[in-house]
Amino acid sequence: MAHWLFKSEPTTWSFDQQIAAGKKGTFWNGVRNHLAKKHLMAMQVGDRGFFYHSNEDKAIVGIVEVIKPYYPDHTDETGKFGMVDVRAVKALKNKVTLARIKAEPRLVGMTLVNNSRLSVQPVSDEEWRIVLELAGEHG
DNA sequence: GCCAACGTTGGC
DNA sequence: GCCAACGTTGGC
Repeated sequence: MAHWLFKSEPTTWSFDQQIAAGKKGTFWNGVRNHLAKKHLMAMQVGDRGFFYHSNEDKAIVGIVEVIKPYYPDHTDETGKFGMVDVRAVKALKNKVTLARIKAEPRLVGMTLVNNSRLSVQPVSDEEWRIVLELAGEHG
């Protein structure tokens, strides 16, 4: 099963709002980047991803699960981009800040560190495990 | 608020 | 098809 990282500005869409959306989840729209689109298209129902707050928080705060695979984004007039549906799984015990990730030698290869502007990123199994460990989770 | 990184656009 | 100009994102 693949792992991902979803980036959101908490002022636009926060993990608290994601939790409030409940088990039904919500669509993850607004992606207008071809590489991010490629990642969205590769997602399968059941895949899990980190929920990252950019700008204000700069930290991974929770885990979400893909509950509906790629379908067209009705808010995109060009018709080129799509989205998936995700639901909140849980908040991390301890959020993992960007500073902490950058300070972790085993995570220097993370896309978050190297291409912070990409809004949907793949996360390797090892990176997933290490971040969970930093979050005080058992995985 | 600044600026680097990146993607997109448009003139040639 | 190249590349300069511009807009956006996001860390600092």
